[in-house]
Amino acid sequence: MEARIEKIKQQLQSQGYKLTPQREATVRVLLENEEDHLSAEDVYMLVKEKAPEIGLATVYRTLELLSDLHVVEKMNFGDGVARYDLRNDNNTHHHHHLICVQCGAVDEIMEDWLTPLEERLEKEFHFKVIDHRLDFQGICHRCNKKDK
Amino acid sequence: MEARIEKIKQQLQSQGYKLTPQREATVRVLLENEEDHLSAEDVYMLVKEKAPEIGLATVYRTLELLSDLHVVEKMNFGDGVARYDLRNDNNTHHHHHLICVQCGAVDEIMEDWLTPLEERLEKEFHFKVIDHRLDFQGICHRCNKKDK
DNA sequence: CTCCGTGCAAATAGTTTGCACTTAC
DNA sequence: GTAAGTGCAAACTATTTGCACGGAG
Repeated sequence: MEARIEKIKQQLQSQGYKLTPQREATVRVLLENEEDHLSAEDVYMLVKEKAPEIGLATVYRTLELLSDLHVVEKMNFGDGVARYDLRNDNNTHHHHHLICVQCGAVDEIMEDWLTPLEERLEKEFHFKVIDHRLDFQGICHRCNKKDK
Repeated sequence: MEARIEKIKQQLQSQGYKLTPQREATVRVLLENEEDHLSAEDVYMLVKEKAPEIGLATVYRTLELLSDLHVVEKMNFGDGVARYDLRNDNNTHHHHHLICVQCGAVDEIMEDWLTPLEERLEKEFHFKVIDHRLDFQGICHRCNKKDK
C-alpha cells in the first residue's frame, strides 16, 4: 500500500504536481476500497472521516487529475454518476464488469478476453485500439441462488 | 420506415400508451438518424424542425418511455450526456462501438462477437447475461489515414 | 514572493418534476 | 368526463468554476 502511494506520488511529481495531504487522503480511500466503484460523493464522504476539512470540489479536482494521469479510470454505469476505479500497475485497464440488474452489485473479471478481438479490429477495420470497456448486465450468482 | 413506426405504435399500445404526434415525431427523428447516437438535446432540435411547439421535457419523457419499453437504448459514453440508440427488431442490442478519441466519431460493428464469452460467463461465473456493452476507444480508420 | 492547491459559494449543464391546460376516447 | 399527455417554468443533481486565502519552497 505504501509502495503504491509512493509510486503515485512520483507520477504526480514527474508532471509537476504535489501529493498534498488532501490528495493523499483521497488516494488512500481509493486504495482501501479498490473493489468498489466509488462515486465522487462516496469518496468525499470517506475522505471526510479522516480529513473533515476537505471540500467536495477538491475531491473532484483530485479525481480529475488522477484520471488525466491515468491513475484512476473515470467510468459511467448509466446512473448519472461518474465512478472511479484505480488502474493497475502499468496503468492499463483490462478487466470487465458484471453488473447485476437485480441487486446492483458490480463484480469484476480480471482477465482480458478481448485481445483476439482487438487484433481483428486493427486488421479488418483499421481501427487502432487504445482501450476498451466491456460490461455485462444480468443476474449475479448471488441473486441466482436466492431466487431458487 | 412506416412499418417500423407501426410496430413501435403497437408496442406502445400493448402497454397502454399512445403514439401521439410528439412521440411519433421523436421516433421519426430517431429512425432518420439511426447511425448517430443522438443526445436528448440533439433529438429535441431535430424534432423542433418538424414540430416547433414540442417541449424539451416531452422529448425526455418520450425517450425515457421508449427506453423502458426497450425500443431505444439509453447509453452513456462518458461525456456527461445520455445518448439514445434505436434497438433492432427483436429489441436486443448486439452491436459494439468504435469510439475515436481523436475526432470523436462513433462507428458501430453490427456483429455480435460475444456469444462464446457469454456462455463461458454463465458456466464459470454463474452470471446470467441479459445484455452487454462493448466499446473500444482508439483511432479510427479516417484519422489513421489523415495522420500519414 | 510566487505559485500551486484549497475551501467555499456561486455558476452551470443535463435532466426531472409540478402544475394547469389540452386532447382523445 | 376521465385519464393520459403536454408545455412551461421551476427544481434538482452532479459537476465545474471564480476567487480570496494558506502554505511550501
